[in-house]
Amino acid sequence: MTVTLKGLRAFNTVLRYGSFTRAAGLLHITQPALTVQIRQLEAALGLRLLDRTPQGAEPTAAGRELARSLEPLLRELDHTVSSLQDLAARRRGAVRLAALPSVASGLLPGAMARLRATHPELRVRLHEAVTGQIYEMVRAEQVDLGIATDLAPGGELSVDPLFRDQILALLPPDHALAGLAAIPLARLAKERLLLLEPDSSIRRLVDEAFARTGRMVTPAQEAVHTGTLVGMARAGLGIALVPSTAAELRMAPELAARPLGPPGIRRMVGLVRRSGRSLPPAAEALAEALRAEAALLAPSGQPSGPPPAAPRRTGRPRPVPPQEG
Amino acid sequence: MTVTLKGLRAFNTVLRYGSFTRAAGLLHITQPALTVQIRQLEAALGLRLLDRTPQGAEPTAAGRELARSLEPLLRELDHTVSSLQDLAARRRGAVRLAALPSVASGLLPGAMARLRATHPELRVRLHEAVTGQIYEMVRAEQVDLGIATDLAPGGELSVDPLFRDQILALLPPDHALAGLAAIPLARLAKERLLLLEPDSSIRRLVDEAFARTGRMVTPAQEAVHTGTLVGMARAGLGIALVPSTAAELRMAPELAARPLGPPGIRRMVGLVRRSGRSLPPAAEALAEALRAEAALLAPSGQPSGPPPAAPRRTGRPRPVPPQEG
DNA sequence: TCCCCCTATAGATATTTTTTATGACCGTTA
DNA sequence: TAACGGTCATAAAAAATATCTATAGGGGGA
Repeated sequence: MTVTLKGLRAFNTVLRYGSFTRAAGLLHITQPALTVQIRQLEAALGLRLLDRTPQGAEPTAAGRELARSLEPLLRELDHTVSSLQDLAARRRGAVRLAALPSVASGLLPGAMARLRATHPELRVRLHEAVTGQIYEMVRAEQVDLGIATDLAPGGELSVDPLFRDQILALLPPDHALAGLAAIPLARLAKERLLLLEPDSSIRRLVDEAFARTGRMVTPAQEAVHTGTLVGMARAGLGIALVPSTAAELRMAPELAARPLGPPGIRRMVGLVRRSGRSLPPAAEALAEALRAEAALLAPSGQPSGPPPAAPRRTGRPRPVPPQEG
Repeated sequence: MTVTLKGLRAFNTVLRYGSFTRAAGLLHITQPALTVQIRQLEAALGLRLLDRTPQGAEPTAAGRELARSLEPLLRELDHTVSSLQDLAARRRGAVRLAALPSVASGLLPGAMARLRATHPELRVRLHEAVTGQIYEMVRAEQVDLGIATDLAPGGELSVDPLFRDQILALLPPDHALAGLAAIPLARLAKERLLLLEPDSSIRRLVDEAFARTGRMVTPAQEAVHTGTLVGMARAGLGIALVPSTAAELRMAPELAARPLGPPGIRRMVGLVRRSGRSLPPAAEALAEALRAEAALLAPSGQPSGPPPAAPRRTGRPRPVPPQEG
């Protein structure tokens, strides 16, 4: 004989309604079943909790004592349960997210709008960082989820692909290279280059690509933020190499954006998570929103899209070229 | 799918030991049974609580949140249960008792000694009162148990017989009536009588007995306490009529104690309780002790004992005569 | 590669719970 | 006073549930 939650709830109900029969109705069981449950609870405690009378049931002193402790206990348990169910239903919760700056400005806002539409109560706590830091934050459980370049970290981490990104060169429309649909690395090497700092994964990809052509890169200028590079490019300080999904590209509609290569410089951006660990429901919801948003960018899987439109010598706004060339 | 105490305890155990297998051992079930229980709890909440790894199990964020609320809840529930079990085992509890003064001085002390021997933690809160008040206190639940004359109150109250009592006349050994083994009421009517106040059930019995012989009683003196009557009798103020079980009789070993009648004046003293209601365990224990003590007074049921020993004209202490003549 | 540690699954078996049907008791009403 | 409508208790059958045994599958360390 052991104390069960069902038994305690049954007792509480009988106590409140003063009758086995009525309580049984409310509990959606028959009166004999309830009688048995109460008997088992009494046996477990070794005490008579209710005195049965022809008019119903009323608590003994022990029953009243139990009820006094029990009611707050049940209330608190129910609160705990429903609070967890809120978590499960995404009515509550915060996602701790670490994301690349390019994603934070590009893909993320749309995903967050999507998330707000479906789960208005969820909050996102965003940390902008570079890929290595993102990996580390996910590993250390400082965040629930990361969005970073897929470097196949293995071990504790796994990366689910989200979208492909390519590096674009941002240059004045009247620049000699702007006439090309894609700019070979060899031609770029002689130009004044505006690059991100060496700890970003974009910069690493650029360095590696140049290394493969046997060249060292010596940037004319480095910056931490893509926006800074774009601003410098607009000021005519050189050619900026920036990820195609960065929203900062829209800051410079008057500049020409050209893919590199062939071969181009591409990377896979994905969701970084602890492998074998489940995501909190809120993080799961954000991940879904991110995947949905990413699907809009590259609707048909991993397409080999067309090269950018030929540059027109106008200052009119131009759509950002598709991400996948 | 519903949240059960078993499931919550299972979860708590897995969390503490970080392994389904080890937790299952501690819970005395097999690992598959535990797996099923945890799965059901997770289904009830709609949440994954534990991430299963090849090294064991560790909590998700939701699991940690549950554990935080759960542990104090389980602790408090266990405390409540064991506290009630203490009550059941008579390791805790107080009896609220209302008793006649004659019982309080006569039968009760022995019963309380008995109670202390078997259940040293129990306390008795004693209220001395006359029968009518005792009935009223039991009815109003001011006390758990009463000891009073059985007047067959019916209704909400029931009286379990405890012992039979008779009225004794207490008189100087050299008094003319002391030579009789039993004193007829008719002879008493001419004496100076020392009686309890009219609200006592003893007095009522005496009045009724005299009424049946066609006489009115006019006491020489009335008192609230038996001890007072005994003192007056010792001082030669008259003949005291007192219940045979009152310990105050021992105050006057030099006086002769004689039954009345025939017919004698008898009453049944019993345990008064609310009918159909169970006694608290502590009260049950006291009731047992009282019954055991009463059995000592009248070992063989309701015997018709011998008349009191013929009075001897000495001042030596004499045992109180048996209650049932 | 093997072995040992994890957990999950499936089917058979126990166990427990619930229902149905009935009885006994009390107070009220006709 | 007999019948009725309410109470809870009981017992046997049926249903639901929990548990065990046996086995599978995965990962880490020797």
